[in-house]
Amino acid sequence: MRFSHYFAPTLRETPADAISISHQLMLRAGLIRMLSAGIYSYLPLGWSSLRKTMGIVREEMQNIGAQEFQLPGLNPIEVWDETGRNGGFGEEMFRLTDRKGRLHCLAPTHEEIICSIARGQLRSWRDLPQIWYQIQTKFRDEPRPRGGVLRMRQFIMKDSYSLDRDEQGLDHSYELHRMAYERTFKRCGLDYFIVGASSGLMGGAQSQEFMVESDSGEDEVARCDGCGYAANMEVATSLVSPVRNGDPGPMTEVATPGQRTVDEVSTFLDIPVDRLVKTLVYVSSSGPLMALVSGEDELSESKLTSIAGSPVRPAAADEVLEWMGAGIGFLGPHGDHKMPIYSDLRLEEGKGLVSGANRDGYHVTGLEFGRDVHPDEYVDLRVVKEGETCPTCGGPLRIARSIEIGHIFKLGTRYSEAMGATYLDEGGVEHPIVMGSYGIGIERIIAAAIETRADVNGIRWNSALAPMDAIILPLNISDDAVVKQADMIYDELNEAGISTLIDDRDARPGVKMKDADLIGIPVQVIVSPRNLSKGTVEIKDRWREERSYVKRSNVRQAVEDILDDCRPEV
RNA sequence: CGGGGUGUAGCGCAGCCCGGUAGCGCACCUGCUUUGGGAGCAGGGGGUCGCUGGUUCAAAUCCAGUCACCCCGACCA
Repeated sequence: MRFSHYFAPTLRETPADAISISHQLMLRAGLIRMLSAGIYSYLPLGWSSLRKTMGIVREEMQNIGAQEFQLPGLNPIEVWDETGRNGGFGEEMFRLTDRKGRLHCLAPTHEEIICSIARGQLRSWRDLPQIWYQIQTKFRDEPRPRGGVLRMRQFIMKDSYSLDRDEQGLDHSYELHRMAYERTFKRCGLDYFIVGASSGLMGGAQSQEFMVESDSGEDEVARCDGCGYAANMEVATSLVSPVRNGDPGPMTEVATPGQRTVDEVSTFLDIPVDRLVKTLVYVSSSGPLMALVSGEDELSESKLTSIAGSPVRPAAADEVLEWMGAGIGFLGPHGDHKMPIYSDLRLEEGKGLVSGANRDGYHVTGLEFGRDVHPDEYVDLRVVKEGETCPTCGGPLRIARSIEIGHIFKLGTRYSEAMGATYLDEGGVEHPIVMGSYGIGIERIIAAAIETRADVNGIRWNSALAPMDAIILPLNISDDAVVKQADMIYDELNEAGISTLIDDRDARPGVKMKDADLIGIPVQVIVSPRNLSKGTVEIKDRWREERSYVKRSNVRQAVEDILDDCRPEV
């Protein structure tokens, strides 16, 4: 490609709205332009890298025997009513009405469509297993798109679905995907790690996320550098000691007028926060419940959600008053309550503790678990904190933000049962197909690669994801000898299968070098009067930020060497 | 959905308090010079000041409403 006719609109200044590194650089290097919040156009450079990414994903999916589909993005809503996800997705699903008044949606994912095909076509155990996948644009009306392509309302996803006859089959399909994802992300050059994730409310048995650590990421994970333990904060645990007990004694009511928060009560009574008990009332789909954590801990709503088995919300002030007889800030777990009580594990042997008295303006001291408080269950309910002890090796945990680039999920039979996707076994008995679903965010691979490898001058692509392999910089196009030599190298590289951009613009050297660094193509071939007079061609390795000078006859080899050097190994 | 912020030329911004001519840098067009890290000189084009309404002789500026975008949080198969 000749730069003078190539559409790569670079920006000298950083657009004010872009905060994350990948967003800034994708705009500046001319990879993307925003149409609306969370909706982006991919320009030639951006699309080129996305195509290379999809190519890698596609190869690795084919390697595990997956078959490529292209499913409709426009779905009649009735399919989604069958699994209850028309309501389940709620506001996040784009809905539209056709000319006959029939409701449709733009598919945010494709479990339903897969089932609708499977139930009509897969009848026998002999038809299984199957792995079906596609690379397609998904639509989700995200409440808050952010970070450029990190969270979009329209984005490209590789989604695949495994169809098996039983759990053993699912385990195998899941394992195949885990391996395929590992190879895919290695080939993309990403320093990824795998975390156990919350299976959420999708009825899944097991789920793992593939993450790349980055400050621009949206997920928080707890990581141990010692043993490699990593878990999403939604489910992360640590080895923490039980709460320190206070002096044992009878439960006594004390006046604490106006003292509602842990800090206020702690100061007022001169008792450390770790001897206080937070009593929190939540509402699940089956009614109110009580959650107890130490005063120094934070309740994990995601952990509470999995224990409750449905989404939870904090009870409103008037609900609390009605159920507990006291206002928020003066609640305690002792006494009779008509709701289940879940207590964090740290409180199990607690003695001499402080909580609200269930009477406005009063707290109790001397609270003792097992004597005054009788939780229905002791479970892990707290949010892990930085520096706490790793549950597997005892080292310190670190909390880091990460970009989720992939997610693998054992679904089970939830969708196949709802939609009647069944098969007959050898004995003629009907069973629901056992499913898994697996996703990769294509744009997030690009964003993560940029985030983790950029420098102050711009992007640094590895050769797997680079939009092009090499860029030639004839530094002065009014010099015929420079132009002639640059053109010869251009032809030679292209003939060797090296995709090459030549910056034939009538621009000053600084402009070309700045743009080349910004765009981040791994090899720059610099042809200038200065180099010509020395009989050399200059090669800049953008990947390693190194320069070398080679004889004209060695240019192709030098370019290939650099490309090999920055090609990620599997 | 809660909190915070911003909308003035393609990009980055000033002007707004204190109402009266829309301005700066970069980018863009023409010409000449220049050519190793975003050139210089000269000339030139480009703006419904997010939108609607109100106050006023007069609104980018004051008031009300509304929309869009960004950030934090909630949410996120």
